[in-house]
Amino acid sequence: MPVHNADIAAVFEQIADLLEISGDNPFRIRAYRNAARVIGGLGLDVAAALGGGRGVPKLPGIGADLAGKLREIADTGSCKLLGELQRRVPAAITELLKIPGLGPKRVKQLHDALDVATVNDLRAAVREGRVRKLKGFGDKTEGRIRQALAHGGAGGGERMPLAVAAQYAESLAGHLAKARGVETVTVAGSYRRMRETVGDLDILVAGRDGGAVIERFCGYDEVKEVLARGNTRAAVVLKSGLQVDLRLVAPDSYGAALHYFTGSKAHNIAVRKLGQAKGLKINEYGVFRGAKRVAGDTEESVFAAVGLPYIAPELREGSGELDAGRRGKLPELIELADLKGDLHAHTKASDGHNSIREMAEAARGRGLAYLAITDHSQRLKIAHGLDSRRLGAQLDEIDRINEGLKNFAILKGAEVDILEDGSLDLPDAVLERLDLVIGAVHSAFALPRRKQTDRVLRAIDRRCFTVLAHPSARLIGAREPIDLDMARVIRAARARGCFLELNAHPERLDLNDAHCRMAAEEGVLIALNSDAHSALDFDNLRFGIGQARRGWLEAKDVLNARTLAQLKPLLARTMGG
DNA sequence: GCCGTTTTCGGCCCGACTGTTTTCAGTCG
Repeated sequence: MPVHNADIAAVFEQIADLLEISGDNPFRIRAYRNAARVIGGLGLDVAAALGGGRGVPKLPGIGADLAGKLREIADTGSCKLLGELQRRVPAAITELLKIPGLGPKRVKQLHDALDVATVNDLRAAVREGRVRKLKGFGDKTEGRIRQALAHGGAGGGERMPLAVAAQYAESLAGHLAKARGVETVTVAGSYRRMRETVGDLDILVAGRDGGAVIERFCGYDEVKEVLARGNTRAAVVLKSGLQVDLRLVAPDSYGAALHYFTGSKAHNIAVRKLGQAKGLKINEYGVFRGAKRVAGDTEESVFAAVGLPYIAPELREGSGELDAGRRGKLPELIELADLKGDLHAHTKASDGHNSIREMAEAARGRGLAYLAITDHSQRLKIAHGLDSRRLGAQLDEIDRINEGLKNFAILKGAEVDILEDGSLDLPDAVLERLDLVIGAVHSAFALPRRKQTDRVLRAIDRRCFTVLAHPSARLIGAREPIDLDMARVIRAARARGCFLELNAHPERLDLNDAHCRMAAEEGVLIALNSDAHSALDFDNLRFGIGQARRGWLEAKDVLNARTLAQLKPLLARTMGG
């Protein structure tokens, strides 16, 4: 069984949980959690990188000891420390940490005093009224646990796709903006960092009448339950199940608060450490030297206080952005307005909802100058995929429509299935008539790594191949990514002069951020495409831009940030057979 | 367990809210 970054991260997380319940040194626990985050967010496949007997690459927060454990997990899939901890503490007990209100101390107490080791044990203890008798527990705490258990065991914890959360966030922010004394409302947190999913919403309000804002927040129509309610903070659960935290600050603390609540945790800790080294204390109210407030009106002032330029929210993950900032090496991130065209869209010929002309006009309405029509190929029966004859007819139609278009070009393409053996789902004769061939995996998702990678590489090898669409084939929250050696795919793409897609559909956002960064570092251009199935879907490009920025992409890294004139020679290498 | 433009040892981010407390621990973000 190959060991991937996610497996290694899971072992480190498990160790951290068990150490925490054992009451171990909190900083040691933090080191394991930090390592899990670093490994989990890494583009490079660690186990594969160690394969050739090479040393563990130097990673932030991973010293000699953790590097040793990294190698051990890569080799064996687990590590001795985890085994020892599991003999001391029942492994299932970490499930209890997911219950809101239960942390390591209380879980340990439940275990030591009541012999509770599983969610079912806890259920029984609650039913028999034993929990409320424990020191430090009470009727309310037991009631909260009972309620959490009734709501389907451990924690709600499901993350929501960014695009879904955006609908709740934008209407709630609009609602709050109407409260008395409000100056600014910003949705901060992972939402502002444009993470592909969010666990909750953090809304920051700058204003002068806290009571009115908290009142309006807790009284919002969509609120199902108020979890906490103070003078400067409140938390609710919406009917959709989404948790929303509200924070209130005075307008002159707005910059410091916005920085603080945008996070991530790792980024904040790193910034505060920098501040500490300069004798500064940084919190959500400002930057302080002793009792004197020296910055905090704006985010820029907070960064400046610790000697950094402004760092865009999408970069604030504690993955090298502080270092890059200090050295003046921050990327000039791509923006929506940089896109000149879109290279992946469907029409009602396959599974889209609009005609070629309607799609082109919608794209032009967004300020784009070109659009590739890329309907599905014949194998995808469910999507009414096109065979050679139907595709040929579509190409003739595109020629006719193009003749009547001013300042806009429709490119001829197809989203061709990469079959299980790596061959393409349409014959060369018709593919050679296209401006670009987008290849995609839509079947045999479960192939083992070697076979899956060879399959994709074989497709990329074809001269006519242009763009690898949604390379991991994942659907966020619904389908795991295929097991692909992305480093090999990226190297092959570079060698063949073809491109990888960042599919902007909110369920895909594929490539992910780490792989975008990896591709750009290797010099492989990214095609940032909507995969629009209707004229409305071009709206999704903004989520793709968010992901691209998280992947440190600049306009120069993106294929369709080029004008049509610049694009054509890049496609020509693969065009026309 | 990590790390070093004060440090190879002694630090390690900071504050709000809740519940069970007579002054604070635990949890959360």
